[in-house]
Amino acid sequence: MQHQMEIENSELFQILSNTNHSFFPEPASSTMQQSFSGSFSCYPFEAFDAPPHEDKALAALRNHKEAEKRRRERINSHLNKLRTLLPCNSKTDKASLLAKVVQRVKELKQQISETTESETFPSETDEISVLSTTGDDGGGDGDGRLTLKASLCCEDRSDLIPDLVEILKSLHLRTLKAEMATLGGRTRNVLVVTTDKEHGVESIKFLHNSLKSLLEQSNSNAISKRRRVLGPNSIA
Amino acid sequence: MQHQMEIENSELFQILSNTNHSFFPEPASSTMQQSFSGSFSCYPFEAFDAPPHEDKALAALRNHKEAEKRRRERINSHLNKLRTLLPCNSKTDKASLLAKVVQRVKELKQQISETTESETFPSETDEISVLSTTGDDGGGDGDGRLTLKASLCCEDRSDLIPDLVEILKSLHLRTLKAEMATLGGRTRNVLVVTTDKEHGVESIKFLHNSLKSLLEQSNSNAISKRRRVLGPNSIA
DNA sequence: AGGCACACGTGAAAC
DNA sequence: TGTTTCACGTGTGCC
Repeated sequence: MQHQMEIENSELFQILSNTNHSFFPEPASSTMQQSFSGSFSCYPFEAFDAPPHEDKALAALRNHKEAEKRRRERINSHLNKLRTLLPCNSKTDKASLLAKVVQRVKELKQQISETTESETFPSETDEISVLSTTGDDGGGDGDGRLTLKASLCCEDRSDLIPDLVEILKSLHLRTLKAEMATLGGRTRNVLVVTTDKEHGVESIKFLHNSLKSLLEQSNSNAISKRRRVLGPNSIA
Repeated sequence: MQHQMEIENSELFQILSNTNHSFFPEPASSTMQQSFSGSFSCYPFEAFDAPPHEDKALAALRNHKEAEKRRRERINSHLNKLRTLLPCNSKTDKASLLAKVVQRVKELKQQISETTESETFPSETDEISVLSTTGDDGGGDGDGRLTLKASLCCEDRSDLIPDLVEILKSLHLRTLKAEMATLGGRTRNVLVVTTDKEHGVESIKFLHNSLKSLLEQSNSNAISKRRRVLGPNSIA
């Protein structure tokens, strides 16, 4: 703690020299919140010998002050840009804003991965799966909605697609992604959907049942009725 | 500016009272960067009458100091959380970090909308379109890759899908989304793909030509050869 | 009053 | 070397 005397001298020096007023012609209308305007005629150190290159030190201090102001403005401008990108007004706290940003980035990344990382290979067996891909690690935001990934693998019967669309519409499911691949006469459809605000969990069972009956209808009409096996991913 | 005298008095008061050292038993090893430890025996105002409830004011000051520290820690913790969510190490600047966050949020939102907001209605005419959906307004990040939205509308011939997949694979295009809808015996496929790091712009033409030959092959084999019109969106 | 949030200027450390 | 970034304590305005 040998530098405390330096600090003390520096602060006292600024008080004595009345920096902003006497030396630097800064705009007088600026927000000078911490400047001094009173006179110090009673101060005992009024006339003191000028240290060598004290103006250098003052200039450096002024540069430092302005650079710091620029840095603050840069950070705040980015913060304001973030305010426009998020559902939030301009009066939200800096900390709350950053919390919202963290949550939003997590949500977006999860949604991207849900709509992207589905590898679709039609298998030899008929399969239905409805998986709830809940973000389990960090967020726990839980705004009522749920993201489901439904997979349907069966004979290549493209006329089933309209029925599938009807199912989604009747369950009020919004389709984030619909992927379809055919291989050797078989097809796999992967649907990534978000549920309604309220009926999140029930949608899983309903969707699964609807897909099941769709698959049965498909097989009853299909030309080849060889394979009719439910895969291991299916939910009872 | 009638409050400047108050500020001056306040600061002088702290200098005189030597706050952190005399009154508050804070841990001596803490980072007391702006405290004073020198003696002020030469100061003319050494003995002054104690203001009423000055300890209250000092306690308030201490509360203020600690609250501000808590606020800083809250903000910095969110900032560090963001550091883990982005491709950046822990030594990136606060401002640069926020700039990256802004850019990333924009990218993610754009990617989401690209893979989501495609409305797929099969039309009566055969159509090919390959559109480059470049984020034109703010970012200009341009890391070489390009996001294309390819649309193919033709007779419902689901056996064309494998050829389509082959085309994408040969052009090194990564599929972000593949959407397919059928209506009245016709189908429309919308593919959202990202190009390779290098061959971004050429992929547009190549993809368009490949889809064109695919469509011609489809029509030459199709049962009904009624419609064979290229839509207005087609390139070259 | 009193808590909360912000901007400011400044010392210190890194490069 | 000076430039840049950070944490800190503080003044001030707004509930």
